Amino acid sequence: MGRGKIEIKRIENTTTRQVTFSKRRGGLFKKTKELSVLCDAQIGLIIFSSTGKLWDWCTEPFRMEQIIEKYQRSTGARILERDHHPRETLRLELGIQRYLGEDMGCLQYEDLSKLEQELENSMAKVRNRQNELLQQQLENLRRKINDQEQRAVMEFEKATVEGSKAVHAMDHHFPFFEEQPTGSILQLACPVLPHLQYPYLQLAQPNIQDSLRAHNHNN
Amino acid sequence: MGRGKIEIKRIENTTTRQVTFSKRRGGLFKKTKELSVLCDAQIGLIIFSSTGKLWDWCTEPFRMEQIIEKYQRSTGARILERDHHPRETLRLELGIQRYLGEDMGCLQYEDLSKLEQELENSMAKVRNRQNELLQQQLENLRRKINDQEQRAVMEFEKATVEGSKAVHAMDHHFPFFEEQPTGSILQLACPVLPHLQYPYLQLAQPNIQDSLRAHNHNN
DNA sequence: GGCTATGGATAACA
DNA sequence: TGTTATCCATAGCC
Repeated sequence: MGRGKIEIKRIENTTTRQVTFSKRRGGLFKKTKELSVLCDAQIGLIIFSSTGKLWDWCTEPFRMEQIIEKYQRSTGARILERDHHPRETLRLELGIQRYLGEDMGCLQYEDLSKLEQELENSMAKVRNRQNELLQQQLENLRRKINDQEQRAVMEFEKATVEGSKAVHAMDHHFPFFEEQPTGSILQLACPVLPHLQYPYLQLAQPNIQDSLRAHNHNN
Repeated sequence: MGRGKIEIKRIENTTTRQVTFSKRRGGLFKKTKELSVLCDAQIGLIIFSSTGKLWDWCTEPFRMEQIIEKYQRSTGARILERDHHPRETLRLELGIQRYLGEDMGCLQYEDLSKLEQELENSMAKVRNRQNELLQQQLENLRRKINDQEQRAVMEFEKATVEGSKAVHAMDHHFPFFEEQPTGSILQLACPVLPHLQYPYLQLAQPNIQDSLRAHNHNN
């Protein structure tokens, strides 16, 4: 190595140790990545310097957590959780609580605005998805009716002697979508959409709401 | 390297790959140990071969679990426990996902309606809470101004000989809330309320929306 | 961080 | 697994 071989023991000179750490760390990461790619291996490497600074790498597209979990499964090692189960569960449950509009006592006005925005985004997504589903059902039904019409026309033509005149009459038996485009679909599949049934925003104090609206318009 | 450099990409020939894995793994462990000793670093290395076999090493006298726990503390990484925990956590995380309007592909129309209703309820609660906060701030400010007025009156009475006449005049110096009841509060603490700035519900297909509204009114 | 001489890692072959 | 010709990581120095 370099200008002569060195003995493998702790380097006492701090500067030299830090330089060597920097260089060899780079080399080690390079070798690690090469091994991972060349041999299709899944690798996780964790390095704490003597000062406690962390350097880590793991095979993409995995995350270190996944490597560690796999390690646990392979060895049966038990990792102590940073916060143990109850707390973690609590955290997630509180997360849900947020979206249920519960336990808001500790939130500032800004937090509430952010939360409100999130709920609004979520609601928009949900409604878009509802719309997509409606569209699909509409399309399906339209195709179905079209097929039926086609079939009826064919049957009619087959059953009558004066074909051309009869078909003309049929045109007036299937104006279904032109007159009531969505009625039948709604009866098929759609519950009432609640957000169309009542005025959307009912703040508790209309006067405040009005003041705010006025304020916004003045801004 | 060896008899010529090689491109760093997966070695397709199985035998060659295994040989290379064996040799380079050894080399990597050696380098890892050297770095650990030379630079007094605490290192954990986990390698899964492409066949899933585990190879690991960590700085003595530590055990891998300790390195991993330290890693958790450093990064805040969340390692799932081997057994009961994962499912529970997943369930909760999915629960949150619902309220973020993500991953709705598997939901039926009825599910979406229910979710929408929940979001709507949550939003109402959030907005009520916002209002409560506004009310409180308003109340606080009102009290503050009132105190100031009281103090001013007292000072004024103290400073003048003809007390009664002066107090009467003061009445017209604090008509603050009667004229602009909320303006000052908004400047103090309130971001703009987004839901008052744009029409609330913007469905992607207005025509469908209209059909639905018509339908609801007919019901 | 860059340079350079040198020992070491290792790809190909056996 | 062992050997060997190459290429490279890197120690010491700037």
